[in-house]
Amino acid sequence: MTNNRLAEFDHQWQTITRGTVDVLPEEDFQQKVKDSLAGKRGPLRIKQGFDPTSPDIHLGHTVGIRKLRQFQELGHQIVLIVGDFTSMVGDPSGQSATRPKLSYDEIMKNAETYQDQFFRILDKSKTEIRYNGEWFKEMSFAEIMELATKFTVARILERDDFSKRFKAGVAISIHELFYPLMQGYDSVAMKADVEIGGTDQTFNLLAGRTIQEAFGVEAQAILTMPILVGLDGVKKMSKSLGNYIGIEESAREIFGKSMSIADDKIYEYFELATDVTLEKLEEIKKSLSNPDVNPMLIKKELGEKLVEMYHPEGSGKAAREEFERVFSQKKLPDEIPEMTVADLEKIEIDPSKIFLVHLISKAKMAKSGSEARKLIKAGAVTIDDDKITDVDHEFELTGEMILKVGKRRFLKLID
RNA sequence: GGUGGGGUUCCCGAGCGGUCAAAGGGAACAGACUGUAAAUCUGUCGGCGACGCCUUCGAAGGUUCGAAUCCUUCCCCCACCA
Repeated sequence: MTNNRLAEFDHQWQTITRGTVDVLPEEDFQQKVKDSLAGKRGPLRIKQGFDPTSPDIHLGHTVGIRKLRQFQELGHQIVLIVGDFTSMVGDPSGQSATRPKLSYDEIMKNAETYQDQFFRILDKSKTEIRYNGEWFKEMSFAEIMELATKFTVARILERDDFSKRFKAGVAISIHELFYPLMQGYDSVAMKADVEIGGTDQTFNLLAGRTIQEAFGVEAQAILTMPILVGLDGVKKMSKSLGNYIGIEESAREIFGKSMSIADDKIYEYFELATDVTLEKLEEIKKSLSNPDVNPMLIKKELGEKLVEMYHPEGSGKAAREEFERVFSQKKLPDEIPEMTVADLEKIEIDPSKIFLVHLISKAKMAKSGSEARKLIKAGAVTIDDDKITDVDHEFELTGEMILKVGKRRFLKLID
């Protein structure tokens, strides 16, 4: 190897391994990179699969996607597998129970929104997207059985979540056991050189190696990324737990949600969800351990960074100012949803005699009338800064009125 | 296939003929305090223009003045046996 190429290898390897948990098997992986650099093989095919079980990509997903982006910048080929077929199985990873199955239509709808969101981070022209239904739909039963011979029950039961469920006597359906096999087969079909995933995917990724070898394909190297904890600071970030920040969310939402991150998770978010430099990370670590620095300030910085990753430059600062105005100074936000007399009539509310409970529920500021009543009783509702606690409250719309429900739901009524 | 246990509101889990919209905990949501952090305290936690009414306790029937609670059938889960 020439010095030049050696330097290039070091650079690549450093980039590849930054922020990862496991890189396995390391020597194999390094060899692949070296061979690729030496022109003995093409760019590496880096695979990651996504099951479109919800329409939004959140920061948890971006940990892997941003790693893919780095590979892309190093000149490698990204292969995204949209698990239209595997979604129907539902990966039981980390789940204590069988997942509910989604309909094919729902999955395909989600898959579409996924694509757009991927390309907010990845370079579209250098990305191959494949749906795994492409090969699974065509499989005969004989082929499925053939696939099933490549793995044993004992090995499947090594997987932590399966063995726990098994011991605890929680149902495991046969089809769930197939999930690792299917994911592995994706790697066969795609001839993946590397597959990346969260640490909860380690088993599946390794299974991929076994399956590939069984089908006479070179085994992939695997690379795992840390799991980003959700806003609750405890569980994995996920849509179904509602503890996520979606990348399509408004600047205001992203900033606001960032502010609710637990203090001891601030560093983690900087490390896993932003692109700040290593030096900056060190600085943050120091500030966080300095008792004289209010962690809130660092969190605000995090919020700005996160907003700017998915919104135009300057929007982070704007979101911060807006936040400070609304929550610290309790002033009104910049933009408040508005309703005119015509809008009110549309939702069957008479502007001359507005029944507050109906307004709140019909304007979707609460799930139901009962919910609206509860909020009123709890003292969460104000009209023009006057707290209303009478559940029978009625009023007439005159001029402009500001209705506030809880801390963050505002509505401007216009006569 | 047999025997026994079980399926309760978002989750866990009590209830085992009326006082049950269903104990307790968790989650969540609001209020106070704050930094939309944590901790703490308080309240709410099926729906309805509501001191009443309607719909819920795996599903469908039945017994009863009255059922989450009893009976029948069915579906599902678990344990042991085969």
